[in-house]
Amino acid sequence: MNMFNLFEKYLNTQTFSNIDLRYLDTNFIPNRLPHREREINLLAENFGTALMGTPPRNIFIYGKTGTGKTAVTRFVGRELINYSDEKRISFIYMNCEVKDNSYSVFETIGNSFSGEQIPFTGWSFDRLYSTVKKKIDQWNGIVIVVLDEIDKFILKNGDDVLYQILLLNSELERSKISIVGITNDVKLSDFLDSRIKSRLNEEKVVFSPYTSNDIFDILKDRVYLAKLDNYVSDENLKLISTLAAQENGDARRAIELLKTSVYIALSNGEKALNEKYVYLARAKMDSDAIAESIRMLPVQSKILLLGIALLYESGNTQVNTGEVFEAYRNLAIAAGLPVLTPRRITDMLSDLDMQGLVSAKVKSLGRYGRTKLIDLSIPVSEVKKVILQDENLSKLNNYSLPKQSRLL
DNA sequence: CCTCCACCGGAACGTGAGGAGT
DNA sequence: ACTCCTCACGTTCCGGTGGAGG
Repeated sequence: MNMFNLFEKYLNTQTFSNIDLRYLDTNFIPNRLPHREREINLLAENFGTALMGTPPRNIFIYGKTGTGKTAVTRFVGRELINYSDEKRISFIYMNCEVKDNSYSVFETIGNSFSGEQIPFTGWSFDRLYSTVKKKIDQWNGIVIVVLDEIDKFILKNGDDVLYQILLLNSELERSKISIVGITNDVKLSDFLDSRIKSRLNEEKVVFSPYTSNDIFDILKDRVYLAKLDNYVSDENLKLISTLAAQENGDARRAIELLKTSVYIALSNGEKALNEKYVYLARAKMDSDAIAESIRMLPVQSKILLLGIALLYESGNTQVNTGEVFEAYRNLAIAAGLPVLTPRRITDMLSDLDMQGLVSAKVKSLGRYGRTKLIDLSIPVSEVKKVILQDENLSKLNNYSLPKQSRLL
C-alpha cells in the first residue's frame, strides 16, 4: 500500500483550513445561549445581588442532561465576574462526578484562594476545614460555589458536604458563601436531611428539555462560529436536531453528533456533509460509548460480562445467577485470576445492570428458589472483541465454556 | 396456608494502596 | 522510619423473600 494515498485525504481537507472545530466542543461556552433567556435572567437576578454586596440566595438547578444547566450557570458566572470589577466576588465551579468526596470539594474551594496550597489528599478533615475557612475569610468577599451533578455526589456520600459548607458559611466573619447545586434528579430534595433543607432555603430553577427547533438554533450558532456554513446545510442540522430531540432533547449529544459527523465527512474527503455521515456518526457514537464503558470495567467485571456473553453464544437466551457464577468461575480460573465470592459478583452484576450492559430481573421460581434472570443488552461480538483486547485476558482468546451439566 | 429453595442485599469489618506530616 | 488519613475492593455473616409444590 502506498503511504501517500493514506494521507491524501487529509490534504484535501485543507480546502477548509479556516474551519475551527473547537467551537463544536461541548465544553465551549458561547456568548449566546439560544432559548435559555428566561433561565439566564433568573440566574442573573439571583447572582446580581452579589454586585451590591449581598450574597445571592442558594439556588438549585434541575433539568435533564443537555438542557444547558451547566452552560447557563457558567455563562452567567463568567459575566458576573466580568462585571464585578473591584467587587470581591469569586465564582467556583466544580463537577461532583470528578470531585466526588467532601475532601476534594473543600480542597477545590480552598485552592481557589491564594495562600497555603492544600494537597489533594492526606490532611485530616479538621485541618482542611479550618484552613479553607481561614483562606476564605482572609479573602473577604462573596463566594459562589457551584456543585454540578450534585445528585450523584449525594447518592454516593450523603448530604454531609452541604451541611459542612453551610456550617462553614455560618462560621465565616468577613466572607459569605452561596451554594449553587446542579442536578438531573428532580427528586433530589427527598434525599436531603430536613435540617439541611431548612438551612439551605434554596430557590429552584427548572430547565426544560430543548425542542428540536431549539436545538436547530443552537447548532446553527455553532456552525456559524466554526465557519462551517458552506459545509453543513440546514437540512443536515434539521436531521441532527430531530434525532437529538427524540433522545430527550439533549443539546450536548446533538453538538457531539454534529461534530462527529463533520469529522467523519471531512476525513473521507467529502466537500459537504450529507445524511449518510450523520447516521454513521450516530452509530459510531453508540458503539464507542459501549466499547468505552466495557473497556473501563475492572478486570473481574470484564470476565463476568464475558461469561454472560459466552453463555449467550452457546445458545442460552436468558441466564440465571447460578449459571453466570459458574461461567465466571471457570473463566477466572482459566485466566489465572482469583475467584471472588458470589456476594461480590451480585454487586458487580448490579453495576453492569446500572451501566446498561446487562439487564437483570429477580424472578421467583417457587420451590426452585429465587434468582435473577440476566439479559445481555449488547451484541456478544462487541463484548468479546473489546474484552479480549485486555492484556490480562489474552489467555482466554480461544476459550470456550465447559458443557453445562444442568439442562434447561 | 405453610415450607423451603436459591439466591438477594444490608452491615460490619479487613486489607492494602496512595499520600502527607514529623 | 513511622504515624495518620481516606478510599476502593473484598470477605464474612446473616436476615429476608416470592411463589410452586406439598
